[in-house]
Amino acid sequence: MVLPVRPPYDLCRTVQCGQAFGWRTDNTGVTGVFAARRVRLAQTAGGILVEGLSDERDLVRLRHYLGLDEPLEAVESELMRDRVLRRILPHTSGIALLRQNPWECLVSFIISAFNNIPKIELSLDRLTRQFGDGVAEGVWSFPEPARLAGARLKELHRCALGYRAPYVRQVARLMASGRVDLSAIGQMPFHEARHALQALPGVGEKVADCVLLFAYRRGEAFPVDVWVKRAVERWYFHGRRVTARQIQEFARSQFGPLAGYAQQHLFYYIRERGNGGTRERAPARTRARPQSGRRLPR
DNA sequence: ATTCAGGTGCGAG
DNA sequence: CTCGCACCTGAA
Repeated sequence: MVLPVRPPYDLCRTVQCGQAFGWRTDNTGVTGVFAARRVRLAQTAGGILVEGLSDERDLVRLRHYLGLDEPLEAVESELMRDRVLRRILPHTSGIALLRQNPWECLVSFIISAFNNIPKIELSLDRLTRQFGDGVAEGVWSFPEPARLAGARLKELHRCALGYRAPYVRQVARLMASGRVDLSAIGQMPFHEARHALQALPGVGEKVADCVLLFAYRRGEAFPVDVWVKRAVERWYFHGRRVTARQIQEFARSQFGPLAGYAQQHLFYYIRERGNGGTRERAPARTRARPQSGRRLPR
């Protein structure tokens, strides 16, 4: 089965740019679990080749999840008006925003706090095997809130969650008891939803923004992690240290509803380049100035 | 052995 | 309200 795509959509970049932890890539494509199936995806000239999914409804869901209908060309042409992104985009073009399951996304990013990517993947994998339902040979669904709510802390610690274990269980209990409703949060206005998410244990500004962006697809969200902070300081603030608050304000005024896309390109680029931690210059040879770039329209 | 990693919750000024 | 600090734990 093939799902049609329009350029500049890039499957590998989309699933590798850090918004989801469940996909594994190799030479031939990406594999992961979707709709309780082990699926394999590969991007070809004709579109996204899908193996492992037969139900038409699941294919529609996959299409939706992958963001295949986004007007990426228009988005990127807007982003090209920014002096920094104009240099970066040739290396990052095609990143789409996924529409992940909010619960899985929330747990994933609670676990991501002060952690590293291999261990985040390890924890999520163990969590899924320990508490998810075996839906096929070697395939587990992501555990439901009720399942994690009833877990022993000791069991959770076996997933190498460390000090995040109680956060995960507390959040699971809030969901399982109905005290918090993620779909209701998804209906709220941006700042209200953000506030509701931040009220959860283990969820601060950054994790809340990740859920808003990667699950609810709120384009205004601009998650500021250490990498994005570094990128923005280096390329938009002449290398000066600024607070996360200042970065948020900058992103909102500079990118408006496309802030989330901008974040993805900055994040992907500074990490892809490797040693983003050192004093490497701006992409290519121009140095961006905060005031000189034209603002993107709201 | 020591260090580092996609933040958050706390207490103190 | 801003600022500094501790923090589970696997991997290099």
